[in-house]
Amino acid sequence: MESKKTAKAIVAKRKESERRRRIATLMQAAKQIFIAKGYDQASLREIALAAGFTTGAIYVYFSGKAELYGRILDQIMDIEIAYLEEAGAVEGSILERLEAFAGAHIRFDIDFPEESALLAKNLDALDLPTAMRSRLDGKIAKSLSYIADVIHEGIQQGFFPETLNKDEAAFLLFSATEGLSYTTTYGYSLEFEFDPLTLVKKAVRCLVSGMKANDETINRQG
Amino acid sequence: MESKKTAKAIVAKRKESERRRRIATLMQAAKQIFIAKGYDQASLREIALAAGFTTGAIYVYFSGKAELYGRILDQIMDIEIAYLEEAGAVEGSILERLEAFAGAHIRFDIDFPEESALLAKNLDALDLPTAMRSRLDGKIAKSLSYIADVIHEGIQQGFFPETLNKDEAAFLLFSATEGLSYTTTYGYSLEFEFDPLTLVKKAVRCLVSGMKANDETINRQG
Amino acid sequence: MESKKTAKAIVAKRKESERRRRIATLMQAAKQIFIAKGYDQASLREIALAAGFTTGAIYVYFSGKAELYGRILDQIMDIEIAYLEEAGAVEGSILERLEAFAGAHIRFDIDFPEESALLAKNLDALDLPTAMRSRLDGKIAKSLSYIADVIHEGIQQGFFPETLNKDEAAFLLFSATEGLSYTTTYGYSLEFEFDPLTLVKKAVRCLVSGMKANDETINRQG
Amino acid sequence: MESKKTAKAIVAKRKESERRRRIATLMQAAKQIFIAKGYDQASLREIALAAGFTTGAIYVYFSGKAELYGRILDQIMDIEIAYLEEAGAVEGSILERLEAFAGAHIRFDIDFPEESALLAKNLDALDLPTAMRSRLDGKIAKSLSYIADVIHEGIQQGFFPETLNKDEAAFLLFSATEGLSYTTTYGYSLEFEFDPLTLVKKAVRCLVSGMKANDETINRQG
DNA sequence: GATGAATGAGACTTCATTCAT
DNA sequence: TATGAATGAAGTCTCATTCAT
Repeated sequence: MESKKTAKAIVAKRKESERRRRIATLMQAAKQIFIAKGYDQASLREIALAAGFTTGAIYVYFSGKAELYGRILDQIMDIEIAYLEEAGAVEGSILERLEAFAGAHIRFDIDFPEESALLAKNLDALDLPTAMRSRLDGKIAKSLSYIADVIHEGIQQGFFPETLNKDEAAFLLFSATEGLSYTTTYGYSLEFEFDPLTLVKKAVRCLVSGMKANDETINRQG
Repeated sequence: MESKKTAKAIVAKRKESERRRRIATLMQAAKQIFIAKGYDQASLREIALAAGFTTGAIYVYFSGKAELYGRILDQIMDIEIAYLEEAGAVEGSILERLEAFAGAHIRFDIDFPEESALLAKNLDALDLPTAMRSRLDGKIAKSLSYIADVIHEGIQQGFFPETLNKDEAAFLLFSATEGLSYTTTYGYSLEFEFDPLTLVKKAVRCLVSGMKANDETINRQG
Repeated sequence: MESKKTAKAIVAKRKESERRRRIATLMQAAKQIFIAKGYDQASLREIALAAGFTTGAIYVYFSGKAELYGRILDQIMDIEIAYLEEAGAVEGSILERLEAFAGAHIRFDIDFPEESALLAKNLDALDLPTAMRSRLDGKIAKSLSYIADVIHEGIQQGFFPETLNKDEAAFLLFSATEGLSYTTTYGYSLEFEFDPLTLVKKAVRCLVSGMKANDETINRQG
Repeated sequence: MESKKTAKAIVAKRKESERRRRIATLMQAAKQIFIAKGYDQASLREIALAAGFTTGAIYVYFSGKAELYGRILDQIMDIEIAYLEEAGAVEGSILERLEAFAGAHIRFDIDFPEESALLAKNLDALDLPTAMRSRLDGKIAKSLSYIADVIHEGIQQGFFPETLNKDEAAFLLFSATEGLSYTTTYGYSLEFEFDPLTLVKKAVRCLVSGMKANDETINRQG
């Protein structure tokens, strides 16, 4: 009796692992094609063929085109979060730690430019299954929180003035980084060819320098 | 004899003005639908119907979907440029003038959030008529140049150190503004509800403060 | 009173001559485009523009696309008939006169290859106004009759045996000529580059030689 | 174990045969409609409906309208070639064998008048997939070669004078046949109702008689 | 589980023709 | 007479999705 159970379990396991491999294959192919053509212009048939399947097979593993895209985004966000968490492990001054986050943010965009572009897709247009949607929303929120935490610590340590609004400061740093990533990626800097990694550190230093200064600089009215 | 000529001219004028009105109607309707559904998901049929025409009528005024979108972008960029030029007329210190540009940039995004979103579309995917494409490219380049000019002046006046790289500094300011615009628009700040206008001025002040500082802050290696 | 009538008549005449000029312009442009793209692929807008008119103007002079095409065919057939009539004026032996017709037929195809191609269009698919259709049918019939008349004369003169079926013989000669025209035009002879004019004379001589022979050759059963 | 493999093979075979049947159905319907309306006027929707499919289904089996038409032409040419090859198997005198080819050519046009008309479509306007195009071109070339081969043999056997240009003679025979086919099909003979089969044999006999004669008839200058 | 044929809807685009001006 | 805007129908083609096998 038991041996039967075990045999069944082994078969189930193998099946499960094959399933995972096929999902991975499909997502891999889909990512390439979404990158090349965008969500709307990519066709499931093309994706299936590129993965060595037929169209129908996609529906065995995904509820449709939208979920397939969502799963890919999910995967990409995990990569980005990994970069941020690595940066979170850096020890050093508050400035250095902030630089680390901004650097990680940018490095992700440099290392995975195409994946990064995929993230720009407006999720609202996708009408994803609710579970998937909130899952993604959660991961987006997470990215922002890393920086806020360090600034909070900076205030407690006296590195930043107590008058500094922690969330606002985090948002500022995050936005500047995001902006550099965007302008760099979309070719605004083509004629100058700035190094985004250097640039973002300068931005952080400038911003932090301003934040450390007295109210005159950052907290006076409007 | 003369009355005939005049009559003809009047008719021609009326025709031309009606033509312009129809183009405006069509573009207005198209903008709404492009905003609501994005370029790919918007259909010309839907646009035409919304404007009170049939599909074919669109082709009387536009060469196709891409050109229609391009003309809308062109229009939107003109609005943005108007904001920037208004900011360019501001008199005051270098800092105030830079704040003015960043503020104008953000205000445009606040005043025209949907139009602003339309601008994010990657032009490469549009395969626009060449003339239209370069027209748009030119307007994009223009936006960046405003800030660079002021920084250049700032260096000449001694407001900024001579070691400051004018283009890099402009790029930094522009990017931070762009980033704030992006994060604000895409709801990253929903839970905090920052005022983007206040925020961008702080960002400019912080950055400028850093830029004015000595090499230690902005120009040391790496 | 009379001078008024005269003035009116002069104006009418000028109007009529302008009308004719415009029709000619339109037909000229239409012919070029029909030649270049074929009946179905040619668009009236294109034709009108090429002629310096707008689409609507075509309907002032023609009942529609089909009639426009028909009028062009009519014109072309007149050219072909002129060639045949010139050949009909040739004096000489029966053989020489038959050669003249076949030669004229071929020369028309050589001199007006594109017009000749236009004639190949199946009239049934055009659903022309009835009057126009029978007008064209009449001209087609006329072409065939020239040859038959000469053969008839040949029989009366004793050049051909009395047993020769005049219509059949004419049909044979006409068909062979038509066939040479077709194969020559459509590139079957590309690798050989025969001269169609020489060839058609040989064909006529061969056929006539056979027709002159006794019943064994041409009139035995089946 | 083996039964499984066999079952799979059987299923595959059935699928393949059904696929072929569906292609045949589609081509059959398409042929009818192309015959009735011509290439341009025939619509894929109409074809699909006539075959009991929806428009999209056509694209499962054909790359588009042009390829569908090309496949039909290919099929038709095979029929014509079969007729010619049957004629090629005839034993008898050179004259009889030439008569056989001409007869086969004409019989094909009589037996398949509509298919024959389809062949008249200018391939250049079709912009076919290259492979398909050269496939068709090859089959066209083949038709002409049959006759040339027999004439060549006739010269070697002394049936024709050595001064006879084999290619020219073949071209003449082929063209005359083609011409008869054309004039017969297009109703030039309506008022006489000649039997094309009888007629073409007469044409061949006449031409051959001329070709066998001395230079005076066929080979003198101009 | 996987296939792949088929659907049905809808996409963009073109056009002959009409008609108010 | 001539314009040119507009229609309405149609055309080819694509695609996400379903479903019998």
